[in-house]
Amino acid sequence: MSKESLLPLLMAHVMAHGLGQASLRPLAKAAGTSDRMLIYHFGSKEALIGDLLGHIAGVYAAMLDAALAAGARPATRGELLAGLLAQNGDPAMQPFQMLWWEIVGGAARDLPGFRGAAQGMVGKLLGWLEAQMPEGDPDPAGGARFLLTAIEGAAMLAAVGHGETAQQGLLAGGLLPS
Amino acid sequence: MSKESLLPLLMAHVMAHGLGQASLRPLAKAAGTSDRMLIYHFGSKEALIGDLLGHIAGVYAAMLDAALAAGARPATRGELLAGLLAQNGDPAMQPFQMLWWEIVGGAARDLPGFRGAAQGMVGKLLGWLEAQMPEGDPDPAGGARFLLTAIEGAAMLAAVGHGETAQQGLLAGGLLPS
DNA sequence: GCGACTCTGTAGCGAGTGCTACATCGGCTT
DNA sequence: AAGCCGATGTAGCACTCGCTACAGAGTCGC
Repeated sequence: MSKESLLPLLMAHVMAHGLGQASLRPLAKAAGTSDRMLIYHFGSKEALIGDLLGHIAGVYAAMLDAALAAGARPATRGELLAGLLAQNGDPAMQPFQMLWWEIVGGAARDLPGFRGAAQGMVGKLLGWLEAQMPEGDPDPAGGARFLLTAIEGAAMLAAVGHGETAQQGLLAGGLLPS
Repeated sequence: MSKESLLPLLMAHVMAHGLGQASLRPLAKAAGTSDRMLIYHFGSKEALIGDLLGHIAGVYAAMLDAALAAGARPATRGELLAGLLAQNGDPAMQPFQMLWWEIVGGAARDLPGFRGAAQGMVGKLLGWLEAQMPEGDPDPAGGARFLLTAIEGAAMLAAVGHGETAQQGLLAGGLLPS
């Protein structure tokens, strides 16, 4: 049982139960080890969380890479945005979303490791968005930043039960094809 | 020492130290009582957090009401958005922002009381935005929802250190006066 | 004065926290 | 075979957690 083989199991547990409530003994049980061994491998809980956040960011980056290699570029900004909203709303993404907001909270409070992980994930998403911008878009860099802001706003509103409000806003702003 | 007189002190402590880390004894010390008394007044920690979230939402609503009564309506959507971004970036607002992301995280995980509080606060902000929309705006309701989405997206990006990215996006989207 | 009631301080419970001391086991080199 | 070193189990430490039992203090109506 190496560090690397533990991280996916730890990530699964954290996705299901939350990052804030994660304590060593439940984490260890989920990974099939003991708290003793987690400390042995990672040195401290803080270091474990740091490594775990890095691992999560890596998984997220790999997911985006796979999506980029697989998907066809959408023809308009509206199509791109609609696709992203649909993916964010997918129930399968919900555990990831819950984890994401916890990471944002940690970043806002500048807990060690959180800001870096969050920044990396957003940066990766921004790069992916730039690559996905429609061919011939007049300002792919700015447009990607614009869409990123809109998507994250919509995701936050959806998280607090105002998903429809975001939908209406993006429609009214002309970002979504009606 | 009644429930109502305790809530502002509890809120201050939570703003400074976070909601997730709040435990009864430090909370009680901050409010000048004992954990014993907190349980006596609120019944349980869960109920305390619920009441506290309600109180926070109320304070937020009162802040918006005061701002609405005091301020002059901006002339354009861009001005309105710029003013909001400036206010969100104000260091004095940072404790509130940190608390907000924790509330969003709780709402995403559907912890008791969090979703309701978050929903109420966003609803209040939306109403305030509608009232603040420039006179003669062709679609105040839709425009307010659009601005709300943009603002929240920008706030999230700022929380993870991508504030400049959001700024560039809103500029590229034509939402901010250049 | 006296009982009833609300409020509050002290002490403590059982569970869980991160982490450590110590012993052990197995495979490695020499 | 001897010794060494990384990996792991057991037990436990000092502490915090939410919460409670009990006793007292103050105040009210009677």
